[in-house]
Amino acid sequence: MLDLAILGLLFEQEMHGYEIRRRLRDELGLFANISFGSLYPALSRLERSGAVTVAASGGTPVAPIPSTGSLGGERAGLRARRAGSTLGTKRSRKVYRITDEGRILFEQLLEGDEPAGADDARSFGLRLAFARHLAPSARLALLERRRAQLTRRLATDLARASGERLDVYTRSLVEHSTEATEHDIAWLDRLIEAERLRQAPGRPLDAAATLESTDTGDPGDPRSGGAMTSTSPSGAS
Amino acid sequence: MLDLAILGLLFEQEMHGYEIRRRLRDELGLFANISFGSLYPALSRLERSGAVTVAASGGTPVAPIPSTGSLGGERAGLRARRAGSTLGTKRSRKVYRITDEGRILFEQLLEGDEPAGADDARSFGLRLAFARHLAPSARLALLERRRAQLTRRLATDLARASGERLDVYTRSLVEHSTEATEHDIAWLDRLIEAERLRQAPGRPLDAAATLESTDTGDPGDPRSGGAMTSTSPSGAS
DNA sequence: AGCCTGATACATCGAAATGATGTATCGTTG
DNA sequence: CAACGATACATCATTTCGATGTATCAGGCT
Repeated sequence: MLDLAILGLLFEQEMHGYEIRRRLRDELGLFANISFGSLYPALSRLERSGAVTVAASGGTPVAPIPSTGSLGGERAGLRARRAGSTLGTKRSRKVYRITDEGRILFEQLLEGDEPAGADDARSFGLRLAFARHLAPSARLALLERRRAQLTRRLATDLARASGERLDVYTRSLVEHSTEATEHDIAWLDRLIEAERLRQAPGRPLDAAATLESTDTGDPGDPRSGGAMTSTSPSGAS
Repeated sequence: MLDLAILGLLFEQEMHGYEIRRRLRDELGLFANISFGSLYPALSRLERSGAVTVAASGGTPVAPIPSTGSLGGERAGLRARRAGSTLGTKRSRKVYRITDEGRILFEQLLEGDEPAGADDARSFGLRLAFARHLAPSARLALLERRRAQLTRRLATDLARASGERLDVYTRSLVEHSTEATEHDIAWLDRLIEAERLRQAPGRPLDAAATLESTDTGDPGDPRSGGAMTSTSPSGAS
């Protein structure tokens, strides 16, 4: 999950860890303040697997002395500055760059299913934020998949809620969640519509012709009636 | 987080691990299918700390709970019936019961702040689901706290979004998130209003008199204008 | 009768994420 | 010029997750 986000940012341009964190917060909005304990291990993981490379900056072109205990890595920068030359000492920082292998991985992750596990909303939001890197058909598939997921949730939620006696607060929570899910589905419908138009331009009034333009291997379009009253995990804010 | 949910269920009646999981899924709606890898360690934790005790079953007359049809579980009854004689061997399952200490812990957790960490929505939803166990003033404080939190998010989100050039998809995501947050705030306002009325009954039209009835130590009522257009993590489904 | 599936029930594993804390450098401000 | 906050990397214990493993038993199918 995090890997996808990191690769997505590095896809555009190289940057160092701290800035990745900043962008995740300020730009994507997902991952409000990702922890360093998640970020750095993730970067190490990606480096080990060859998806990114470190082009460490700092005054000196790295080669950073692994020998010593080296708790605070990068004394190198300090040493270089102290050694005299005024060049851009900054503070040594590792600049990460995506590799070709990493680009392939990125597209795999972006297209991949990642079934509705724990926090599906974030996972979908992340993919949508990078949707511009997807092929039109894959983009449409992403939206449809999400829609089906929400519809499914609405259905199971409906199975509960109705019939169970809940106290006032839980009831309200459940109803609000349902509304939120319905709202989400409506939004998705608008996105899907816009996407269809974008992919079939020119003839906005020819209904029959649209059939061949969408080659997407999506299942039989689960667009059926959602219903009301149910519960759902997220969106319960 | 999970501890609170478990204690909340056990507060009502004792039950075994598997049923806790089932109720978390079917009743609360939060924690869609909590993992056993979370549940059992959490139960062990709570037992070690003395918040719950195990009244291990294994055929012995485990408090019947006859009322529920109880789809799952309760082979015990069947088994015992079949064996005619007592001590159904059943399949051993541990029945957890909350202790007095556990009840205190529950109320502490329920009232506690748990700052807007990773997934604030779930945390709030969980507390709301158990809001009936809270004192009226604490209940109101919970709602106000949540409202302030969402308002804050709306504000910081606004700082971005406007001014940044985002691609179509990210833009849409951001706008939808903002709408969702506004929707949530409106919902909270309704809840708060209802709560105020519930706590100050009798004189629904006397405006000046309501001041003294709410002793809540809440801060200066952060009810100010929210705004539009921003991004936020959750709700981006 | 025998077998297989699926639900119930508890347990443990490795991988991941989190929050906290630590170390270090730099720029700004009072 | 010293305190402070932002930048930057790193590691820690704890939690959670997903997967997998072990059992028991009911009910369906052949």
